[in-house]
Amino acid sequence: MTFGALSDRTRRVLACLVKDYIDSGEPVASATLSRRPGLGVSSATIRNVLAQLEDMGYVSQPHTSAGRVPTDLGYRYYVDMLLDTRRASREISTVEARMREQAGGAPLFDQLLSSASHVLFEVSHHVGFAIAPSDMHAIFQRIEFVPLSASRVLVVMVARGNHVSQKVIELNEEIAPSALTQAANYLNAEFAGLSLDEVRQAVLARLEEQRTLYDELRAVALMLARTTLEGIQSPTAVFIDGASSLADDAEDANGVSMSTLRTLLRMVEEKQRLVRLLDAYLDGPGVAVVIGAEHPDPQLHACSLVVAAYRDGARRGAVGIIGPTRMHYSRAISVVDGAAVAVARFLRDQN
Amino acid sequence: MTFGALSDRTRRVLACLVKDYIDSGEPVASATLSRRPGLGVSSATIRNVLAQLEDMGYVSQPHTSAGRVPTDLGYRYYVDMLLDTRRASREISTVEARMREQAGGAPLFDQLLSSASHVLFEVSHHVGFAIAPSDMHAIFQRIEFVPLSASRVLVVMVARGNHVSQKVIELNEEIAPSALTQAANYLNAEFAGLSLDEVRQAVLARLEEQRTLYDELRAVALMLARTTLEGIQSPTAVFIDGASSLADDAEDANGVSMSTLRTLLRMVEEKQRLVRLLDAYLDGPGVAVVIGAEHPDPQLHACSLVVAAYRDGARRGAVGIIGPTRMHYSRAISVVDGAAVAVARFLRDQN
DNA sequence: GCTGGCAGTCTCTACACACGACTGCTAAAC
DNA sequence: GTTTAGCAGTCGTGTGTAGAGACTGCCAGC
Repeated sequence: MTFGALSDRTRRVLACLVKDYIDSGEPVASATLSRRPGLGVSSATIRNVLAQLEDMGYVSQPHTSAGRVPTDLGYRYYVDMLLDTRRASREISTVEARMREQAGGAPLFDQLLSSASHVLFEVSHHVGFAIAPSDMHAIFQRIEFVPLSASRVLVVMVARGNHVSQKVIELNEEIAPSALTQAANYLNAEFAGLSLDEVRQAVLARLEEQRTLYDELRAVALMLARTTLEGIQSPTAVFIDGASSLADDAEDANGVSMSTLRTLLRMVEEKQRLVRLLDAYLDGPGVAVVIGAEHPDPQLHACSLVVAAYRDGARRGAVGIIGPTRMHYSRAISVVDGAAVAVARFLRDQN
Repeated sequence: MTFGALSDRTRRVLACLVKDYIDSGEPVASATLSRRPGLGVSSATIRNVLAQLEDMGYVSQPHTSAGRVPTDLGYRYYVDMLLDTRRASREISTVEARMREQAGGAPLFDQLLSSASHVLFEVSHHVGFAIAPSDMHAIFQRIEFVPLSASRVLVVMVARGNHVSQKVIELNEEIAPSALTQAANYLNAEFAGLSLDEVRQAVLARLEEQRTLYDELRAVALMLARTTLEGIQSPTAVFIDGASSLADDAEDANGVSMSTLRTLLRMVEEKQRLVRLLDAYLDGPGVAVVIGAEHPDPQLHACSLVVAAYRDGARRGAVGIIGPTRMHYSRAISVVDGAAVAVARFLRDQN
């Protein structure tokens, strides 16, 4: 853990080994490293360095007569080096251009995130994902009630950022279409610009008052609003693309076994698992990288996660990719960083 | 092929073999079959029968000293027998109950299909899917315009069956919010109950008239309607669930190789490929089964498809499952049949 | 402190062999 | 004519052995 203890040459050897291994997928031999320009020493010297690195836990040997492979700690060291030096180089332009191509100029919120996950997949060739911020902090813009039948109403709610959500609600009593329109007008006039959370609190407060003070129209409107807001926050919207890349990862058996593949495919299905997985990593600024055994879940010990939060006013969502621990971190980091910036820009431009 | 040529005993042997193989996954030996109750003959007799069946192409041997495995033709014979006899036994009740649990009593159209694909996955343990009918025949119910900015409008269109679709459109000229409301009122009053296709034709026709006859309000409304309907039919909505089951299929290597797995995962991503794949099979009534090499695409020769169309008025969509050729066809058929009926019922109840 | 060289270790492939699982065939029984 | 028992034949699987190849670790020398 004392990174500073490594000499300059040792660090260069490690970086070279990690790069080579990421490119080739084969254990890297001392002779291979000595042939590389940059560290002009013999293979015997490299062997001494590698033995040191192995003692410190940065590399390991699959078996006695094999080359070295980076451990998770080795990757960690390499990634931390990247995060220090590469801070400047973002791939915003590429990513943003591709997203614009995918989603058009004025995408719905869902389309925006969907295209972000798709572009992340396309450029990284790993599973890409994009997670929406919690709905409760979305800024209420407008609500519409569409009568479906005497006892059913379709609610369409629009929040800032072209964020549309729908819901069918069942009524206890019949409400005339004209009353629904009036209710919508009332709610739109009263609450536009507040966060959904604030709207809910305001609605509940007014319903309390309403008990004494009688006003048919407002009572109906507030009741409808309460029902609408009831289930709104529960599942966070998640967009994932590129599950097919997992087949590739499993094929060249990057340590990605069938059971890891299954775990990841399950996560693609039960998207809320991904949300829970990410909860811990969304606080910090910039890009976070979680490597192999750093995951709490043992099933993910063969995978790495590269994730960045994006901000939309007070709200935070995330974009990122998931792949085998042997991934092109430098590219992954700049791409994910770029995607986070691009998503934030899109949202700013919409508002 | 001349199915009738098979004697009664030969047919029973084939059916037994297919069932055994589906259950065990191992090539079935003549001795195993002779031990089974039902066909009380010795293994030598079975061997003669199997040799016949092999000549006719219904079964094959992985190698000389192995038992027999059904060929695609063997599965085909078995499935045709099932489709004849099992016509009555539907699993509507189970499937419908699970869907209700999943989707609630008044689901949005998307929720309905999503839960159908999910339930199909859960009960079959294979990839489940549900495909929406083409939007052009949906029955227009209501349209709303939500002003986002001076030059952008969010369109929310509701069709029968709780089918909501949204779109952001960019305007060339500014339109006042009150004009938008009036435009919506006009369109709702004028076109409710027509199919989207009919609405589009009517809109275009009126725009023609409009050139001579001047009416600001109607011109704006029709223009908005035209823009809204432009892109509406393009991608058919597709819901797929259970990709993780593919990992299981590939693991016990049911002939489902890594490359087949990749093909299927790609299809889960590019859902429109599934739509194209199904195009050919949606005409007939009841359940269609496509087995292994019957697929035009060689990549799917290790897979079977069980699919049933459902009707919603004049519209047709489909539900089904995809799995390895070695699947429990009898269960698959009744489940898919049940899901198709359940979806149709839901839609009928909504209208 | 670096390097060349050499012995040691481990994997991988090929090959041979024995075992086990079925079949196909034939001759006898029904 | 049909069914059956028995037996020879075939082929995949698992095990053991040998040799080649790939690296490393260590040591002696520069």
